[in-house]
Amino acid sequence: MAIEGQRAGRPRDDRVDAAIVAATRELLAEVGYAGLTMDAVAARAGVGKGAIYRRHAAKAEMAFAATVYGMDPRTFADTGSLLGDLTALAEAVAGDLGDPAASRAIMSLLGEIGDDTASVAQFLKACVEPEVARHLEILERAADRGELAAPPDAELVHSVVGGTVMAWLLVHHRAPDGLAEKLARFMHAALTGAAPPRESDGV
Amino acid sequence: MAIEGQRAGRPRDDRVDAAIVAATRELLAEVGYAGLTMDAVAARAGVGKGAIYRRHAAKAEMAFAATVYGMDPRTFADTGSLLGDLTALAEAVAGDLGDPAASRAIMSLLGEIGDDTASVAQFLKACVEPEVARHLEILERAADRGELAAPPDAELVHSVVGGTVMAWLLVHHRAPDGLAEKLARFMHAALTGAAPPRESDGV
DNA sequence: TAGTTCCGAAACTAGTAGTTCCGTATGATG
DNA sequence: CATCATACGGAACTACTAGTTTCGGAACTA
Repeated sequence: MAIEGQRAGRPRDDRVDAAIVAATRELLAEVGYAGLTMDAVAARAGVGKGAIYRRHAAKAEMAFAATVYGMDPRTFADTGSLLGDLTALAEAVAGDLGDPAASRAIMSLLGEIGDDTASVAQFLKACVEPEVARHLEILERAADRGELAAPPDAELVHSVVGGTVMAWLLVHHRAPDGLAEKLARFMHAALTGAAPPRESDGV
Repeated sequence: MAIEGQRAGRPRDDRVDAAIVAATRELLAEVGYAGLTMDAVAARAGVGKGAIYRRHAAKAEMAFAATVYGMDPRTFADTGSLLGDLTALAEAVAGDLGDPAASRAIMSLLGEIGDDTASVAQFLKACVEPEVARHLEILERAADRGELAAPPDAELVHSVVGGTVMAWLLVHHRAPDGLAEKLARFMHAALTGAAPPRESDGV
């Protein structure tokens, strides 16, 4: 058995992993999820299909992994104000989802993963939980500052931020420019019950 | 050519349209979009595949049409307050999307329709525009009452409501119960810059 | 050296979207 | 009534794709 995590035989080539992820991302951007084929990914990556299926059980999981890959759970610097933190958060989310290919892939996957418990659990663990934790940090910082009366439901806040960005981009097909600030001001008003400073006009 | 809209030859049977829609909805609920097959729809509906393709150019369009079918643009009674109107609105949206099959189908379709201009235009015209109009009515009523200072961006409000419900159900897999009230109170605070009446705790 | 796992490549299976044709049914037109 | 155009269910058919298996060979461990 050798050392933990070190199996006998030839070890996997990290470059193969990277090539698969890169090819999947490129093709998702070019042809979308429905147009994505395993043969095309293998050809673009210069690997055999066996190498792909050794790593990913199915097309959806591969696309999911390629999309999620590298979405590291950044921590946000304390900007000193709730509005500043919210703006940074909204900009990060809009940046992640601003690429139409990424948001389209996530939509397709959310629709198709369905009740497959393993995938859902993986998705929640890998993506959602760290994000909610980030939201919670920001909210708790604001509560410590006295900007918030009571700690709100972090999952609701997360749903509002992510869902709004998704709908803005994919339902209304509006440009992401300016969305982060609008959304941050909206969130700030909702959370503090007070209009944010600067700009007297509406949302 | 005869009368406008009336072609020569045997006219289409409305019952076939209805059977296709019904079969598609049932199967979407049972097996999801990815598991949906044209042969199964044809068999369940008791029609030939030709009859389906005479009406719908592709599987995605068929599923889309079946999902959207019958989503009439209700008008909401004036409850007398912004919070009441928002609650009614959120309950309606949560009700529409509360069926996991419906929301999953919409997610898949949004992901796959992509840049197909015809489908996007149809979707915007049939679903999104009437909904945004409803939102605008509610917001204008509130402005007339003096509850709102300036009319906010109706498309942003629409994105927040629909996107939040979607994320709540499909990302977090939380039950729709209680979501409408939470969301309405959140929206109310964001729009008016004041905490809604009743219940002193946070969002 | 022996055993295990990896690699690219190719052949293969199984299943689905979408098309085409058949014989028949149905309604409009003359 | 006769004709024409289209719709109908059904079945056969094409083209394509997900996923599996197999191959000779390479890389690593023990």
